Amino acid sequence: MISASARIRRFNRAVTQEIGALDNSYLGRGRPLGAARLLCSIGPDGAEVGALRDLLSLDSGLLSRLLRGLEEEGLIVTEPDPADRRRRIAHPTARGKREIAAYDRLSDARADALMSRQSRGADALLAAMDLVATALTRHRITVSRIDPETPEARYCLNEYYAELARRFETGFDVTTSLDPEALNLRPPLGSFLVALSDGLPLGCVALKGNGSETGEIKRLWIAPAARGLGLARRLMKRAETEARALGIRTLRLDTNRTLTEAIALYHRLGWHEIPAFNTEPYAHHWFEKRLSEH
Amino acid sequence: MISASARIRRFNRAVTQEIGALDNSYLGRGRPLGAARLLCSIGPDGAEVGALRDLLSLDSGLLSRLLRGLEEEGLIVTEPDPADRRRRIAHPTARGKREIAAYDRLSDARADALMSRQSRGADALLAAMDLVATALTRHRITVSRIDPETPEARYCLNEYYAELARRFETGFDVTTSLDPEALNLRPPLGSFLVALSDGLPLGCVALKGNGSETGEIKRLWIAPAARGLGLARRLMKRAETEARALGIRTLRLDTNRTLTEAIALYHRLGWHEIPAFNTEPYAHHWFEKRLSEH
DNA sequence: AAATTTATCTGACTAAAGTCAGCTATCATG
DNA sequence: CATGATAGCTGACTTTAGTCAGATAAATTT
Repeated sequence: MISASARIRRFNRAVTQEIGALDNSYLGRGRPLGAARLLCSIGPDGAEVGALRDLLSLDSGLLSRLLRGLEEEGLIVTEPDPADRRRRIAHPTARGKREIAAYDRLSDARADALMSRQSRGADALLAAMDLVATALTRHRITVSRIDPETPEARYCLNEYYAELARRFETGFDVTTSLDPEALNLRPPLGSFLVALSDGLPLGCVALKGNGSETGEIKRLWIAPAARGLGLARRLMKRAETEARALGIRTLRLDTNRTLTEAIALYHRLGWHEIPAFNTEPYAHHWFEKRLSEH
Repeated sequence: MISASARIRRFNRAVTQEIGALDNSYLGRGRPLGAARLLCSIGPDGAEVGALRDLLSLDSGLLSRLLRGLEEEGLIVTEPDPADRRRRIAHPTARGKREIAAYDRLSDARADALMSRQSRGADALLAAMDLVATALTRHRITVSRIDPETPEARYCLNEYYAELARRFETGFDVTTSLDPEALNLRPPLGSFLVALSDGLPLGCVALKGNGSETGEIKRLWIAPAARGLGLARRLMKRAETEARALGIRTLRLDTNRTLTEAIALYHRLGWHEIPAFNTEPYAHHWFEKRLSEH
């Protein structure tokens, strides 16, 4: 009776109701659900018609008609893709953008209502939602290079620092640590990689370079919701690829003794321990890996 | 960009797809979704038409037509409620039961597929799903008296023992503890209360009586997914009501020093500490509360 | 016993969603 | 430049879902 599938069904029932209520709140603007969803999927920046068809898995005829409907309402305009004039791109008009913003507000209001019902434990609920969403969409986690000063990168770093502060016996204060400059984490010197799942950052790793043949791995972090998915391995492998492309032949890193899963990972990925190569106050172990040619 | 509402929306997107896929899997049996859902809601034991209307929030006309459809397929029969012949009750036929079982298997298969995709962390995913489902349906948590030997009660007790084993400095072995007999936890001597949310037990408390005017509170447990909802208070208040109804005037309990939130709760609910009244090996604190007349 | 309420059903509708064959414009390829 | 593939559109459908005003029969109230 309290089997895994019974629990999953209970989850489905609970969430179906919530989603249904959300859908109904989308209905308050005199537009059927399909059209509202389409408009929101087009978004403020516009979208390709083909991408929309895949995203919403709509029949091409149905999508066409919905687009015509939105166009007649004056909410969007469509134009051929200049690169391939068979394709078309849908853009919201000013009115369309206002309408999208109105739907966003409805959705935010529901989210706020949901969170305010949580006397406490709002953080726990959000964390649980992240974990479920990540588990359901794990096949769509992408790893990409971003600038270390974007909001996504800052979010990762803040979460990383917060976790170090919780785990290190001595706490963690980033100002006393050897914090790399953004310059060394961008091409052509280095790189900053982030794992994203539908917009939410789930992990990061920084490759710090200085133009020489030796680089450094820093800031490897995986969101609690995404642990156990092999994401750390994926980020480290990708960092090695980036390093090779930048002409780096040897990678180093330092780490704290409390980060046992990271240390185990470094061993598994072929790193070996070396004497201290810096004076990082929070470091207890130093590792090195020579990169093979390809 | 990584606001609470953005995270909730991401959750909604991820889950909408999963629910959509589940719905589509319901479509593989040549029956529209509405009819399939209705059949599954009727369930193997049958259901009242009015209850179905409320549950699925269907228009009375639409429900009627769907029921006729299932009847023509030979999957259900409807008959008037003997107690009030205006009402009708729908029962599945043998074929209907087989069809319901087939839908259950589809749903279980999806659940299995989901869990097997989790390399590890299946438990964490289930726990997160429980937490989300509980948060979304918290207004529908019921507290009721059940027999201490039902599967629901056993589930609660096993979870309770497992948690004690994790938390007590000395571990916990139920065979060395003063385990009450089921006899003392059932009317007319005592009572066993469980908090249920859509079938999942979220908490319990036992009232152990021996026929005298002094009873004992035992086995207060709240599922991790349900903490912070005020459920412990609700269970304790209900246990007091049960005690009064059984003629108990004074309640006692013992507890371990590591269960700090429970100890704080006992103080808030008007219990006061007394000298040891038993030889429970895991107890550090003993409490008493005199029950007022009503 | 008559009037009212309640639970369900029926018929006649509308709206929304989805399907499919065939059309047109554009691009890619030999 | 002819051929075939691709992306999207249009028209003509069907299915599913949902609405609503009575009708009917049983229960309840007056």
